[in-house]
Amino acid sequence: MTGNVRVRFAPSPTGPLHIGGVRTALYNYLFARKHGGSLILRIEDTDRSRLVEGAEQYIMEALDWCGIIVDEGVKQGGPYGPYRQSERGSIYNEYAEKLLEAGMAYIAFDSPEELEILRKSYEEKGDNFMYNAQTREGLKNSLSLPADGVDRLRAQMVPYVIRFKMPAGEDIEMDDRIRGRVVVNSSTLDDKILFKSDGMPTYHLANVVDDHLMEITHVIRGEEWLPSLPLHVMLYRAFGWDQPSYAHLPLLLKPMGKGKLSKRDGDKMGFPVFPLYWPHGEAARGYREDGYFPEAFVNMLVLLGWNPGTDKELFSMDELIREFSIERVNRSGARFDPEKARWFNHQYMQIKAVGDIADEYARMVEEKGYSIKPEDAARLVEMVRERVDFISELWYQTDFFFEAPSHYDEAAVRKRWKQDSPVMMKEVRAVLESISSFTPAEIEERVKNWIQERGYGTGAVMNAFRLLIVGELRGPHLFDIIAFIGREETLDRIDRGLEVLG
RNA sequence: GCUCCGUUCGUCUAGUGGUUAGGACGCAAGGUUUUCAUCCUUGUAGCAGGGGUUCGAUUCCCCUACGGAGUACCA
Repeated sequence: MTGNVRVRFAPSPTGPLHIGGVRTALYNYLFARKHGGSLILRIEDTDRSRLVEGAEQYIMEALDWCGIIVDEGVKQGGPYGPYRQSERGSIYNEYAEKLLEAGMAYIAFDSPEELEILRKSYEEKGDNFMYNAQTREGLKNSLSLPADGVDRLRAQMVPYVIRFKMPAGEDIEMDDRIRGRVVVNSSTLDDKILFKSDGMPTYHLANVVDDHLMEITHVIRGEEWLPSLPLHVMLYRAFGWDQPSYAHLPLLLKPMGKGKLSKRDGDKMGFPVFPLYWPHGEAARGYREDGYFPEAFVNMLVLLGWNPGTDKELFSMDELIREFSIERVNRSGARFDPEKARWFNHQYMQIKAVGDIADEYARMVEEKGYSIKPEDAARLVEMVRERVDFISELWYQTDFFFEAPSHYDEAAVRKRWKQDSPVMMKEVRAVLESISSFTPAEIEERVKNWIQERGYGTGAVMNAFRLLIVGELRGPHLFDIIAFIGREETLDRIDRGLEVLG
């Protein structure tokens, strides 16, 4: 890569950022870092009617949570600001004017209602209405109207838009880093609106102007933009600018059925489609609040549409930066698989530093009304982390360390509490009392020796014993449990169990 | 409808003009284990269809089917 790589993530603050958007941001970030370039966050808020309170903040917080570092943007500033399109109004005006002067754009007075009627009538004929070289002469615009007519309408403050004058019959050739060469004939395109009657530019104009002004070298965006790439290429040509390199990413599809991933799928199948919880309006759950580690979330996401060509599946952000390449991004859409997302979290549950998990675990324990020392929290986490996918599941794996059984699982009692169990438990109690050093290894040795001496079945002893300590047949190694809760508590639980179960 | 993009196990994917088409998730069966999990082993299942090109196509080309996106004074 030569020159200074500059990429941008340009979301519209119309709601919470979808995980597809997060992936786009991630690929941009990885590409920028890989090539020593910069990531710019530009807020595309030219549609004032769709603005949603809190969305911009959400976007920044989500990127932050994922570990995607923005170099220039609303929050961090930079030499190419402002980074909010709503604050760049005069800039777009100037460039629209240039196009007008050069005769590459024109003014159109047709109202949305008039166009709607036109579309309907075409549709009835089984046709498709397009505002283009074929139809523009018969419509209300500065190309068809006499000059004084245009001036009069403007003087009367009749609302108007500025449209791009798309030439006809021209093959537009484009290069995409992922899809290769794409050719589209300009006759299939229409005269897109560049400037709306409310004085705001549309995406197309603002996007091209900003990418140029901000010296964006690579545009990495979703596939939904591929159909408008010809327009953007034509705009660059109209302005006489060099165009950036383009890469259109495949879409994220729903786990089952047709279509792209939507919030509904998540609600229906019980998984989030957003990185963070969204509290406004119709609330939506998020990966962060659902207990996913950001590392796992990012790891899961990056592999939806990209892979390094090896069997390696677990990557730190640094490794991703090193190994990422836009050329290895797939061309086809990827179905999102919530099961695999869980699996990734399980993997990170095993490889993360104990301390990181223990801190959160300790908070959870305290919320349950118990106090725990940091080293004990770490000890318990080590003991049971392999059994869970999420930190939130840790409590169910350790509750019996804090609470003696309040009842004994019926099925387990039926299965494991036999005629001879009381005798065995009284004997094991005595063995425990005689142990000088109450450590897991010491307890295990003494108990197992005793089992052997008496010729008991290991299963018969251990399951009955577990029943008295845990109340159910679950949990990590029993000797680890009783060593942790201590001799006194262990003997108490045995006594209580014997009392209840007889 | 029209334009564009795409199509390897159920899912994410690797891969090559000649391979036993590889891995992961899931699922299944064994094994380890004092329970439940974890873990380990094995298994399961795929080149959308039809034409070409070729000595030979999953791989290259065309067509069809299917999927996706776009077709707004939304981005």
